[in-house]
Amino acid sequence: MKKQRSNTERAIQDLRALIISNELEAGSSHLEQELATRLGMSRTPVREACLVLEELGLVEVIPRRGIRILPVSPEDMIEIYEVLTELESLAAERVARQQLSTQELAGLALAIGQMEQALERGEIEAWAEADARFHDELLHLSGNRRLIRIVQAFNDQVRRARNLTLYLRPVPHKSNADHQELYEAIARGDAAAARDLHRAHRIYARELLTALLAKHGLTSV
Amino acid sequence: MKKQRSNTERAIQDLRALIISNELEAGSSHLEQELATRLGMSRTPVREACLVLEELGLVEVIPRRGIRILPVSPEDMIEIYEVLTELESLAAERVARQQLSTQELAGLALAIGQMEQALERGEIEAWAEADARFHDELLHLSGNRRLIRIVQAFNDQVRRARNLTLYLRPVPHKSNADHQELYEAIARGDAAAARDLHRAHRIYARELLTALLAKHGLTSV
DNA sequence: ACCCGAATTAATGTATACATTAATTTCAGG
DNA sequence: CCTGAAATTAATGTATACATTAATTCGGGT
Repeated sequence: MKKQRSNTERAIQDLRALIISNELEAGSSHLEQELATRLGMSRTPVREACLVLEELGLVEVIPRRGIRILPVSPEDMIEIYEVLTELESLAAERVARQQLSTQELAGLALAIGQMEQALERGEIEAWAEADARFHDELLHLSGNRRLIRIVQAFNDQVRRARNLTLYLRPVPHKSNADHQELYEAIARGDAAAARDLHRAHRIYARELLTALLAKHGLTSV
Repeated sequence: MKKQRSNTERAIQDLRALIISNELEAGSSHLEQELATRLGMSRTPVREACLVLEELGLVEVIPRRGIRILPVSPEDMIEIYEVLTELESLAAERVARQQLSTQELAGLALAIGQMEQALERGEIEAWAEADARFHDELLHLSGNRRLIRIVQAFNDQVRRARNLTLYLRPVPHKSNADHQELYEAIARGDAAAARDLHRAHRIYARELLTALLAKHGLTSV
Protein backbone atom coordinates (compact mmCIF):
# COMPACT_ATOMS: atom_id res chain seq x y z
CA MET A 1 0.00 0.00 0.00
CA LYS A 2 1.90 3.02 -1.23
CA LYS A 3 0.86 6.22 0.39
CA GLN A 4 -1.37 8.53 -1.56
CA ARG A 5 0.12 11.89 -2.27
CA SER A 6 -1.34 14.36 -4.66
CA ASN A 7 0.76 15.59 -7.54
CA THR A 8 0.60 19.06 -6.05
CA GLU A 9 2.27 17.82 -2.88
CA ARG A 10 4.84 15.94 -4.89
CA ALA A 11 5.52 19.01 -6.99
CA ILE A 12 6.06 21.08 -3.86
CA GLN A 13 8.49 18.57 -2.41
CA ASP A 14 10.30 17.86 -5.65
CA LEU A 15 10.70 21.49 -6.64
CA ARG A 16 11.82 22.37 -3.12
CA ALA A 17 14.46 19.63 -3.31
CA LEU A 18 15.61 20.79 -6.73
CA ILE A 19 15.90 24.37 -5.50
CA ILE A 20 17.72 23.55 -2.28
CA SER A 21 20.18 21.31 -4.10
CA ASN A 22 20.72 24.04 -6.67
CA GLU A 23 19.72 21.72 -9.51
CA LEU A 24 17.36 24.52 -10.37
CA GLU A 25 19.94 27.25 -10.34
CA ALA A 26 19.39 30.36 -8.28
CA GLY A 27 18.32 33.22 -10.48
CA SER A 28 17.18 31.02 -13.35
CA SER A 29 13.68 31.14 -14.78
CA HIS A 30 11.49 28.27 -15.87
CA LEU A 31 8.21 28.07 -17.68
CA GLU A 32 5.37 26.20 -16.09
CA GLN A 33 5.27 23.74 -18.96
CA GLU A 34 8.98 23.06 -18.64
CA LEU A 35 8.69 22.21 -14.97
CA ALA A 36 5.55 20.18 -15.60
CA THR A 37 7.30 18.08 -18.21
CA ARG A 38 10.29 17.66 -15.94
CA LEU A 39 8.12 16.41 -13.10
CA GLY A 40 5.94 14.30 -15.36
CA MET A 41 2.64 16.00 -14.66
CA SER A 42 0.41 18.70 -16.11
CA ARG A 43 0.73 22.40 -15.49
CA THR A 44 -2.07 22.51 -12.93
CA PRO A 45 -0.28 20.93 -9.95
CA VAL A 46 2.94 22.73 -10.87
CA ARG A 47 1.17 26.08 -10.80
CA GLU A 48 -0.30 25.28 -7.41
CA ALA A 49 3.09 24.19 -6.10
CA CYS A 50 4.71 27.39 -7.33
CA LEU A 51 2.21 29.52 -5.47
CA VAL A 52 3.06 27.70 -2.26
CA LEU A 53 6.79 27.93 -2.91
CA GLU A 54 6.41 31.63 -3.58
CA GLU A 55 4.76 32.00 -0.19
CA LEU A 56 7.67 30.08 1.31
CA GLY A 57 10.07 32.57 -0.23
CA LEU A 58 11.81 30.17 -2.59
CA VAL A 59 10.55 31.38 -5.95
CA GLU A 60 8.94 34.36 -7.59
CA VAL A 61 6.16 33.86 -10.11
CA ILE A 62 6.52 36.39 -12.89
CA PRO A 63 3.73 36.36 -15.46
CA ARG A 64 5.01 35.43 -18.90
CA ARG A 65 8.56 35.34 -17.63
CA GLY A 66 8.28 32.04 -15.83
CA ILE A 67 9.10 30.89 -12.33
CA ARG A 68 12.22 32.56 -11.03
CA ILE A 69 14.31 30.70 -8.50
CA LEU A 70 15.03 33.40 -5.96
CA PRO A 71 18.70 34.04 -5.40
CA VAL A 72 19.81 35.16 -1.95
CA SER A 73 21.92 38.28 -1.73
CA PRO A 74 24.05 39.30 1.25
CA GLU A 75 21.27 41.72 2.23
CA ASP A 76 18.80 38.86 2.10
CA MET A 77 21.08 36.79 4.28
CA ILE A 78 21.10 39.52 6.87
CA GLU A 79 17.31 39.80 6.79
CA ILE A 80 16.88 36.08 7.11
CA TYR A 81 19.45 35.57 9.83
CA GLU A 82 18.04 38.46 11.78
CA VAL A 83 14.67 36.76 11.93
CA LEU A 84 16.12 33.30 12.44
CA THR A 85 18.29 34.47 15.30
CA GLU A 86 15.30 35.93 17.01
CA LEU A 87 13.04 32.95 16.53
CA GLU A 88 15.52 30.22 17.37
CA SER A 89 16.53 32.09 20.49
CA LEU A 90 12.88 32.11 21.43
CA ALA A 91 12.80 28.37 20.86
CA ALA A 92 15.83 27.85 23.12
CA GLU A 93 14.27 30.01 25.81
CA ARG A 94 11.03 28.10 25.64
CA VAL A 95 12.72 24.73 25.82
CA ALA A 96 14.78 25.76 28.84
CA ARG A 97 11.68 27.05 30.58
CA GLN A 98 10.02 23.66 30.33
CA GLN A 99 12.55 22.08 32.69
CA LEU A 100 12.71 18.92 30.63
CA SER A 101 14.18 15.69 31.96
CA THR A 102 17.47 14.25 30.71
CA GLN A 103 15.41 11.67 28.91
CA GLU A 104 13.39 14.30 27.10
CA LEU A 105 16.60 16.06 26.14
CA ALA A 106 18.15 12.85 24.82
CA GLY A 107 17.68 13.93 21.22
CA LEU A 108 19.76 17.05 21.80
CA ALA A 109 22.47 15.11 23.64
CA LEU A 110 22.58 12.55 20.88
CA ALA A 111 23.02 15.18 18.20
CA ILE A 112 25.83 16.80 20.18
CA GLY A 113 27.55 13.44 20.48
CA GLN A 114 27.24 12.87 16.75
CA MET A 115 28.67 16.29 16.03
CA GLU A 116 31.69 15.58 18.20
CA GLN A 117 32.28 12.21 16.64
CA ALA A 118 31.96 13.57 13.14
CA LEU A 119 34.41 16.32 13.96
CA GLU A 120 36.98 13.89 15.34
CA ARG A 121 36.76 11.90 12.15
CA GLY A 122 36.89 15.02 10.05
CA GLU A 123 33.57 14.17 8.42
CA ILE A 124 32.35 17.66 7.84
CA GLU A 125 29.21 16.60 6.03
CA ALA A 126 28.14 14.28 8.84
CA TRP A 127 28.84 17.13 11.23
CA ALA A 128 26.52 19.42 9.28
CA GLU A 129 23.78 16.81 9.37
CA ALA A 130 24.10 16.37 13.12
CA ASP A 131 24.14 20.14 13.55
CA ALA A 132 20.92 20.38 11.56
CA ARG A 133 19.40 17.63 13.70
CA PHE A 134 20.33 19.51 16.86
CA HIS A 135 18.65 22.68 15.69
CA ASP A 136 15.64 20.78 14.43
CA GLU A 137 15.25 18.92 17.70
CA LEU A 138 15.56 22.14 19.67
CA LEU A 139 12.92 23.71 17.50
CA HIS A 140 10.51 20.83 17.93
CA LEU A 141 10.99 20.73 21.68
CA SER A 142 9.77 24.33 21.73
CA GLY A 143 6.34 22.96 20.94
CA ASN A 144 5.25 26.10 19.12
CA ARG A 145 4.00 24.84 15.78
CA ARG A 146 4.00 28.23 14.15
CA LEU A 147 7.55 28.85 15.25
CA ILE A 148 8.54 25.50 13.76
CA ARG A 149 7.03 26.28 10.42
CA ILE A 150 8.55 29.69 9.96
CA VAL A 151 11.99 28.66 11.05
CA GLN A 152 11.94 25.72 8.67
CA ALA A 153 10.87 27.94 5.81
CA PHE A 154 13.64 30.42 6.53
CA ASN A 155 16.24 27.73 6.89
CA ASP A 156 15.28 26.50 3.44
CA GLN A 157 16.05 29.92 2.08
CA VAL A 158 19.65 29.88 3.33
CA ARG A 159 20.38 26.19 2.88
CA ARG A 160 22.12 26.68 -0.46
CA ALA A 161 24.45 29.25 1.08
CA ARG A 162 25.24 26.93 3.97
CA ASN A 163 25.96 23.98 1.73
CA LEU A 164 28.18 26.14 -0.40
CA THR A 165 30.27 27.37 2.49
CA LEU A 166 30.44 24.04 4.27
CA TYR A 167 33.85 23.22 2.90
CA LEU A 168 35.10 26.79 2.99
CA ARG A 169 34.71 27.35 6.69
CA PRO A 170 37.17 26.66 9.48
CA VAL A 171 36.71 23.48 11.49
CA PRO A 172 33.71 24.23 13.74
CA HIS A 173 35.19 23.51 17.15
CA LYS A 174 33.60 26.61 18.60
CA SER A 175 30.20 25.59 17.33
CA ASN A 176 30.38 22.31 19.21
CA ALA A 177 31.34 24.04 22.43
CA ASP A 178 28.43 26.43 21.91
CA HIS A 179 25.98 23.59 21.63
CA GLN A 180 27.30 21.94 24.77
CA GLU A 181 26.92 25.17 26.70
CA LEU A 182 23.43 25.66 25.39
CA TYR A 183 22.49 22.13 26.34
CA GLU A 184 23.65 22.71 29.88
CA ALA A 185 21.71 25.94 30.20
CA ILE A 186 18.60 24.15 28.97
CA ALA A 187 19.15 21.19 31.27
CA ARG A 188 19.33 23.45 34.33
CA GLY A 189 16.30 25.40 33.13
CA ASP A 190 18.10 28.71 32.74
CA ALA A 191 15.89 30.31 30.10
CA ALA A 192 17.71 33.64 29.93
CA ALA A 193 21.09 31.98 29.50
CA ALA A 194 19.73 29.58 26.88
CA ARG A 195 18.33 32.50 24.98
CA ASP A 196 21.48 34.60 25.12
CA LEU A 197 23.75 31.69 24.27
CA HIS A 198 21.73 30.78 21.27
CA ARG A 199 21.54 34.33 20.13
CA ALA A 200 25.30 34.72 20.34
CA HIS A 201 25.72 31.42 18.52
CA ARG A 202 23.54 32.55 15.67
CA ILE A 203 25.05 35.99 15.37
CA TYR A 204 28.48 34.41 15.18
CA ALA A 205 27.26 31.97 12.53
CA ARG A 206 25.81 34.78 10.50
CA GLU A 207 29.00 36.79 10.59
CA LEU A 208 31.06 33.78 9.67
CA LEU A 209 28.80 33.00 6.76
CA THR A 210 28.55 36.53 5.37
CA ALA A 211 32.32 36.99 5.75
CA LEU A 212 32.92 33.78 3.85
CA LEU A 213 30.55 34.76 1.09
CA ALA A 214 32.18 38.18 0.83
CA LYS A 215 35.68 36.70 0.82
CA HIS A 216 34.79 34.42 -2.04
CA GLY A 217 32.99 37.12 -3.94
CA LEU A 218 29.62 35.42 -3.73
CA THR A 219 27.09 38.23 -4.00
CA SER A 220 24.23 35.96 -4.89
CA VAL A 221 23.60 32.38 -3.91
CA MET B 1 -7.36 52.26 -16.97
CA LYS B 2 -8.28 49.93 -14.17
CA LYS B 3 -5.45 47.77 -12.94
CA GLN B 4 -5.34 44.19 -14.05
CA ARG B 5 -5.59 41.71 -11.23
CA SER B 6 -5.95 38.02 -11.75
CA ASN B 7 -8.91 36.21 -10.27
CA THR B 8 -6.54 34.28 -8.06
CA GLU B 9 -5.29 37.51 -6.49
CA ARG B 10 -8.84 38.73 -6.10
CA ALA B 11 -9.83 35.45 -4.50
CA ILE B 12 -6.96 35.72 -2.03
CA GLN B 13 -7.90 39.25 -1.04
CA ASP B 14 -11.63 38.66 -0.97
CA LEU B 15 -11.42 35.45 1.03
CA ARG B 16 -8.95 37.04 3.43
CA ALA B 17 -11.35 39.93 3.95
CA LEU B 18 -14.28 37.56 4.48
CA ILE B 19 -12.28 35.56 7.02
CA ILE B 20 -10.96 38.53 8.95
CA SER B 21 -14.40 40.10 9.14
CA ASN B 22 -15.83 36.77 10.28
CA GLU B 23 -18.30 36.71 7.40
CA LEU B 24 -16.85 33.30 6.80
CA GLU B 25 -17.28 32.03 10.32
CA ALA B 26 -14.34 30.57 12.18
CA GLY B 27 -14.58 26.79 12.23
CA SER B 28 -16.96 26.59 9.30
CA SER B 29 -16.22 24.56 6.21
CA HIS B 30 -16.89 25.47 2.61
CA LEU B 31 -16.68 23.55 -0.61
CA GLU B 32 -14.55 24.92 -3.40
CA GLN B 33 -17.57 25.23 -5.64
CA GLU B 34 -19.48 27.16 -2.99
CA LEU B 35 -16.70 29.72 -2.62
CA ALA B 36 -16.23 29.88 -6.37
CA THR B 37 -19.90 30.69 -6.88
CA ARG B 38 -19.80 33.23 -4.09
CA LEU B 39 -16.84 35.03 -5.66
CA GLY B 40 -18.21 34.70 -9.16
CA MET B 41 -15.39 32.68 -10.65
CA SER B 42 -14.49 29.07 -11.35
CA ARG B 43 -12.93 26.62 -8.92
CA THR B 44 -9.43 27.00 -10.30
CA PRO B 45 -8.51 30.42 -8.90
CA VAL B 46 -10.33 29.61 -5.66
CA ARG B 47 -8.25 26.47 -5.21
CA GLU B 48 -5.08 28.45 -5.82
CA ALA B 49 -6.15 31.11 -3.35
CA CYS B 50 -6.92 28.52 -0.70
CA LEU B 51 -3.45 27.05 -0.97
CA VAL B 52 -1.97 30.47 -0.36
CA LEU B 53 -4.34 31.18 2.52
CA GLU B 54 -3.45 27.83 4.03
CA GLU B 55 0.20 28.83 3.92
CA LEU B 56 -0.77 32.09 5.63
CA GLY B 57 -2.42 30.14 8.42
CA LEU B 58 -5.97 31.29 7.77
CA VAL B 59 -7.58 28.12 6.45
CA GLU B 60 -7.04 24.41 6.31
CA VAL B 61 -7.75 22.51 3.13
CA ILE B 62 -9.29 19.16 3.97
CA PRO B 63 -9.85 16.85 1.01
CA ARG B 64 -13.53 16.13 0.53
CA ARG B 65 -14.42 18.12 3.63
CA GLY B 66 -13.93 21.51 2.15
CA ILE B 67 -11.99 24.57 3.16
CA ARG B 68 -12.06 25.01 6.92
CA ILE B 69 -11.77 28.52 8.30
CA LEU B 70 -9.25 28.02 11.07
CA PRO B 71 -10.51 29.04 14.48
CA VAL B 72 -8.01 30.38 16.96
CA SER B 73 -7.93 28.76 20.38
CA PRO B 74 -6.35 30.27 23.50
CA GLU B 75 -3.35 28.00 22.89
CA ASP B 76 -3.09 29.34 19.36
CA MET B 77 -3.24 32.88 20.71
CA ILE B 78 -0.30 32.14 22.96
CA GLU B 79 1.69 30.65 20.09
CA ILE B 80 0.95 33.56 17.84
CA TYR B 81 1.61 36.27 20.40
CA GLU B 82 4.82 34.61 21.43
CA VAL B 83 6.13 34.89 17.89
CA LEU B 84 4.65 38.34 17.33
CA THR B 85 6.16 39.68 20.53
CA GLU B 86 9.55 38.47 19.46
CA LEU B 87 9.36 39.80 15.95
CA GLU B 88 7.85 43.19 16.69
CA SER B 89 10.40 43.74 19.43
CA LEU B 90 13.05 43.03 16.83
CA ALA B 91 11.43 45.62 14.60
CA ALA B 92 11.46 48.21 17.39
CA GLU B 93 15.11 47.48 18.13
CA ARG B 94 16.05 47.81 14.48
CA VAL B 95 14.20 51.09 14.08
CA ALA B 96 15.84 52.56 17.15
CA ARG B 97 19.25 51.48 15.93
CA GLN B 98 18.81 53.47 12.72
CA GLN B 99 18.85 56.78 14.58
CA LEU B 100 16.11 58.19 12.40
CA SER B 101 15.34 61.89 12.25
CA THR B 102 12.19 63.41 13.69
CA GLN B 103 11.00 63.79 10.13
CA GLU B 104 11.47 60.12 9.39
CA LEU B 105 9.61 59.29 12.58
CA ALA B 106 6.72 61.58 11.68
CA GLY B 107 4.48 58.64 10.81
CA LEU B 108 4.85 57.21 14.29
CA ALA B 109 4.28 60.57 15.95
CA LEU B 110 1.20 61.13 13.82
CA ALA B 111 -0.28 57.78 14.78
CA ILE B 112 0.34 58.50 18.46
CA GLY B 113 -1.42 61.85 18.10
CA GLN B 114 -4.38 60.20 16.43
CA MET B 115 -4.59 57.62 19.17
CA GLU B 116 -4.68 60.31 21.82
CA GLN B 117 -7.32 62.32 20.00
CA ALA B 118 -9.47 59.27 19.43
CA LEU B 119 -9.20 58.36 23.08
CA GLU B 120 -10.23 61.84 24.22
CA ARG B 121 -13.30 61.62 22.03
CA GLY B 122 -14.02 58.10 23.17
CA GLU B 123 -13.84 56.81 19.62
CA ILE B 124 -12.54 53.38 20.34
CA GLU B 125 -12.67 52.22 16.76
CA ALA B 126 -10.64 55.16 15.51
CA TRP B 127 -8.19 54.46 18.31
CA ALA B 128 -7.79 50.87 17.14
CA GLU B 129 -7.12 52.06 13.61
CA ALA B 130 -4.48 54.51 14.74
CA ASP B 131 -2.94 51.81 16.91
CA ALA B 132 -2.76 49.51 13.91
CA ARG B 133 -1.17 52.31 11.90
CA PHE B 134 1.46 52.83 14.58
CA HIS B 135 2.44 49.18 14.60
CA ASP B 136 2.39 49.02 10.83
CA GLU B 137 4.57 52.09 10.52
CA LEU B 138 7.01 50.72 13.07
CA LEU B 139 7.19 47.47 11.18
CA HIS B 140 7.85 49.17 7.86
CA LEU B 141 10.53 51.41 9.33
CA SER B 142 12.38 48.26 10.29
CA GLY B 143 13.08 47.76 6.61
CA ASN B 144 13.24 43.98 6.89
CA ARG B 145 10.83 42.77 4.22
CA ARG B 146 10.65 39.24 5.55
CA LEU B 147 9.88 40.52 9.00
CA ILE B 148 7.12 42.65 7.56
CA ARG B 149 5.50 39.76 5.77
CA ILE B 150 5.47 37.35 8.67
CA VAL B 151 4.19 39.86 11.16
CA GLN B 152 1.38 40.84 8.83
CA ALA B 153 0.41 37.22 8.33
CA PHE B 154 0.34 36.59 12.06
CA ASN B 155 -1.59 39.74 12.77
CA ASP B 156 -4.21 38.53 10.32
CA GLN B 157 -4.60 35.40 12.38
CA VAL B 158 -5.48 37.28 15.56
CA ARG B 159 -7.40 40.13 14.01
CA ARG B 160 -10.79 38.52 14.66
CA ALA B 161 -9.96 38.13 18.32
CA ARG B 162 -8.85 41.74 18.57
CA ASN B 163 -11.94 43.07 16.88
CA LEU B 164 -14.08 40.97 19.14
CA THR B 165 -12.51 42.27 22.32
CA LEU B 166 -12.26 45.86 21.20
CA TYR B 167 -15.41 46.88 23.04
CA LEU B 168 -14.84 44.57 25.97
CA ARG B 169 -11.54 46.00 27.06
CA PRO B 170 -10.85 48.83 29.46
CA VAL B 171 -10.03 52.24 27.99
CA PRO B 172 -6.46 51.87 26.72
CA HIS B 173 -4.74 54.74 28.52
CA LYS B 174 -1.79 52.57 29.36
CA SER B 175 -1.37 51.58 25.77
CA ASN B 176 -1.03 55.20 24.71
CA ALA B 177 1.57 55.87 27.36
CA ASP B 178 3.46 52.78 26.19
CA HIS B 179 3.59 54.06 22.64
CA GLN B 180 4.84 57.44 23.75
CA GLU B 181 7.62 55.84 25.76
CA LEU B 182 8.57 53.60 22.87
CA TYR B 183 8.66 56.56 20.54
CA GLU B 184 11.04 58.39 22.83
CA ALA B 185 13.36 55.41 23.12
CA ILE B 186 13.43 55.14 19.34
CA ALA B 187 14.00 58.85 18.88
CA ARG B 188 17.04 58.79 21.15
CA GLY B 189 18.31 55.64 19.44
CA ASP B 190 18.13 53.43 22.51
CA ALA B 191 17.73 50.03 20.84
CA ALA B 192 17.72 47.95 24.02
CA ALA B 193 15.07 50.12 25.65
CA ALA B 194 12.94 50.13 22.51
CA ARG B 195 13.12 46.39 22.40
CA ASP B 196 12.25 45.87 26.04
CA LEU B 197 9.46 48.42 26.01
CA HIS B 198 7.84 46.88 23.02
CA ARG B 199 8.21 43.42 24.46
CA ALA B 200 6.53 44.47 27.69
CA HIS B 201 3.80 46.20 25.71
CA ARG B 202 3.07 43.07 23.73
CA ILE B 203 3.16 40.74 26.69
CA TYR B 204 0.72 42.98 28.49
CA ALA B 205 -1.54 43.07 25.42
CA ARG B 206 -1.48 39.31 25.19
CA GLU B 207 -2.42 38.85 28.81
CA LEU B 208 -5.18 41.38 28.55
CA LEU B 209 -6.55 39.67 25.47
CA THR B 210 -6.39 36.12 26.78
CA ALA B 211 -7.91 37.19 30.09
CA LEU B 212 -10.76 38.88 28.27
CA LEU B 213 -11.38 35.85 26.10
CA ALA B 214 -11.36 33.59 29.14
CA LYS B 215 -13.66 35.89 31.10
CA HIS B 216 -16.20 35.82 28.31
CA GLY B 217 -15.87 32.11 27.79
CA LEU B 218 -14.49 32.44 24.28
CA THR B 219 -12.47 29.28 23.75
CA SER B 220 -12.39 29.63 20.01
CA VAL B 221 -12.46 32.73 17.85
C1' DA C 1 16.66 53.80 -41.91
C1' DC C 2 13.33 54.73 -38.41
C1' DC C 3 9.05 55.04 -36.03
C1' DC C 4 4.72 53.48 -34.65
C1' DG C 5 0.80 50.74 -34.74
C1' DA C 6 -1.16 46.32 -36.17
C1' DA C 7 -0.60 41.39 -36.36
C1' DT C 8 1.52 37.61 -34.38
C1' DT C 9 2.96 34.76 -30.89
C1' DA C 10 4.02 32.63 -26.73
C1' DA C 11 3.06 32.49 -22.44
C1' DT C 12 -0.17 32.62 -18.45
C1' DG C 13 -5.00 32.69 -16.58
C1' DT C 14 -9.42 30.38 -16.41
C1' DA C 15 -13.07 27.23 -17.14
C1' DT C 16 -14.42 22.81 -17.69
C1' DA C 17 -14.50 17.93 -18.55
C1' DC C 18 -12.97 13.98 -16.73
C1' DA C 19 -10.38 10.72 -13.37
C1' DT C 20 -9.85 9.47 -8.91
C1' DT C 21 -11.01 8.73 -4.42
C1' DA C 22 -13.00 8.47 0.12
C1' DA C 23 -17.41 8.64 2.46
C1' DT C 24 -21.96 7.00 2.43
C1' DT C 25 -25.56 4.11 1.40
C1' DT C 26 -27.48 -0.10 0.04
C1' DC C 27 -28.33 -4.70 0.28
C1' DA C 28 -27.25 -9.74 0.77
C1' DG C 29 -26.10 -13.06 4.18
C1' DG C 30 -25.86 -14.49 8.71
C1' DC D 1 -31.14 -6.68 13.30
C1' DC D 2 -26.40 -6.46 12.49
C1' DT D 3 -22.28 -6.82 9.44
C1' DG D 4 -19.56 -5.82 5.79
C1' DA D 5 -18.71 -5.76 0.90
C1' DA D 6 -20.26 -3.59 -3.25
C1' DA D 7 -22.48 0.26 -5.47
C1' DT D 8 -23.23 4.93 -5.29
C1' DT D 9 -22.17 9.49 -4.70
C1' DA D 10 -20.10 13.74 -3.95
C1' DA D 11 -16.26 15.86 -3.60
C1' DT D 12 -11.41 16.82 -4.94
C1' DG D 13 -7.40 16.17 -8.18
C1' DT D 14 -5.74 16.59 -12.86
C1' DA D 15 -5.48 17.39 -17.66
C1' DT D 16 -6.71 20.05 -21.24
C1' DA D 17 -8.98 23.34 -24.20
C1' DC D 18 -9.69 27.87 -24.60
C1' DA D 19 -9.42 33.06 -23.35
C1' DT D 20 -6.58 36.62 -22.34
C1' DT D 21 -2.68 39.27 -22.45
C1' DA D 22 1.80 41.31 -22.90
C1' DA D 23 5.96 41.00 -25.64
C1' DT D 24 7.66 40.67 -30.09
C1' DT D 25 7.70 40.97 -34.88
C1' DC D 26 6.35 42.88 -39.03
C1' DG D 27 5.35 46.30 -42.33
C1' DG D 28 3.86 50.68 -44.28
C1' DG D 29 4.45 55.61 -44.10
C1' DT D 30 7.68 59.21 -43.57
